Amino acid sequence: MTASPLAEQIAQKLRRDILRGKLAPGDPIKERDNAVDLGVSRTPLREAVRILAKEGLVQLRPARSPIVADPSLKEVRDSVMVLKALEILSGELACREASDAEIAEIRDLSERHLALSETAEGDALIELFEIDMAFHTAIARASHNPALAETHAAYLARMWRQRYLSAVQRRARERVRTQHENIVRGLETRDPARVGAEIDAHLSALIVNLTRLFELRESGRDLTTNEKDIE
Amino acid sequence: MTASPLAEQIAQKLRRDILRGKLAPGDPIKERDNAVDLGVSRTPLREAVRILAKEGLVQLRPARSPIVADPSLKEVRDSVMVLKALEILSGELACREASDAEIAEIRDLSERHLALSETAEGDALIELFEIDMAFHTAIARASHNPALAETHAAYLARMWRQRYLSAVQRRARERVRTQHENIVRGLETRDPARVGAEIDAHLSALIVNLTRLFELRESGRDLTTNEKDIE
DNA sequence: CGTTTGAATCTGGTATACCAAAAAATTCTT
DNA sequence: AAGAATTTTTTGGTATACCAGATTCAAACG
Repeated sequence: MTASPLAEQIAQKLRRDILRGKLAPGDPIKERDNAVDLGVSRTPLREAVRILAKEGLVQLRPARSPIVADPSLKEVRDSVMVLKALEILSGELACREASDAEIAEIRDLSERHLALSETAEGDALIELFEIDMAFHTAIARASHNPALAETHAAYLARMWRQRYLSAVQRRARERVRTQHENIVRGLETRDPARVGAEIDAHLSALIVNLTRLFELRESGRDLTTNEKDIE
Repeated sequence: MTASPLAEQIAQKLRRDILRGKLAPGDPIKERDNAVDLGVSRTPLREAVRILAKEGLVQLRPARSPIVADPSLKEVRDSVMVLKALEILSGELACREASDAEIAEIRDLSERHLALSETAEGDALIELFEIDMAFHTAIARASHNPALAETHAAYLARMWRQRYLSAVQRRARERVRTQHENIVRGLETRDPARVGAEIDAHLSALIVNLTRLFELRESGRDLTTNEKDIE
């Protein structure tokens, strides 16, 4: 018995396809076609789709093919607001609960991010981004509140694509570096108020940046490669 | 096509069974047995179990029957902490975003809860409790942040049983009534700080109460095994 | 030529049968 | 009698077949 890795495996594959843009927002995910494509039956694929739906990456529609989610600006902002609340709580708890080793690990991630941030280009951007995500994930875990860490991870996953588009920008990278550093300092001094404030600033800036990105997309060309449904 | 009500329906039934204690924490949920019991096939039952697993009501174990979750005190407290953060954010946003009609609906729920709270006994307790849950859910929805409302609902569901055991107590019912009233007042005056503080107090009290319940259970006999109804 | 209606087709939902892995029980060995 | 190995049973995972609702496209009618 395999504890159903297949469904999780398929979900992982679809996830990556979505995040890297191979599956564009709005694209349908027909469980029949995809099933034969991947050489598996509908049953596990079906489960995979449900998993992604729970994560918010695909939308289930009654009596229609599920489609890759194409969140509106409002939806993204809504999500970031929740993420902000979760992450502030994480940071505050981490000040109390985290071990020195955990904080050191967070600092390490921050420094690796810093080192890569200045030079990264092309495929290395994905690595840069993954370190960024790992940084935030590490803080959530340092809260020693598994439920919180899990929910936080779910929100992070949900916004992978949007955050990726944002994080890749040169201009944003500069800001992110100093803000991460500030957060780490707050953790090292075990100052919940400061950590909370820094995280607040960090994610508020993210909202601003994402808003700008959306406006860019509206006006100029479509970054997502599929036009077919933008109003 | 029915948009898969069956799985949701089964999930709902199992949820209620768990809440009422008919299915005790630690009980296995064998997909074969339950399927024939309910007269449905394993497929939708399987989906139902996954739904409950996502909600945290049952635990999936590789190569073993899923079992009804039996969260430790720490896990419950962790969850309530997250719930508190989510609900405070909901309340604050609701002050800005909610329509007067929505706030009126929340008041209505509060008053129905109040009316039932004094007399309810036996099966009516479940109704009382459902109104309680509806009250909190309505606040989350009034934030006009669907992602927030959804995550909030998930956490509420996850702690159904614990909250039920707490809410049913006579002593707690008194406190809940006045705290709900305070929250409603804060919403009606559109005072985010007050709403946040009241919700904070409300859920902090819940933590205290749940802690007490756990200690009771530890010392005395075990409430969880199958006496299907509490006083 | 436009509208309407009905049938073909595509969708996901459900039931069932089969398979592999892991526990549990039994038996064989020492 | 105790332990180990094997067989039996129980579990969930997967594939497949069938069903019902929804969409859509085309033909027939106005």
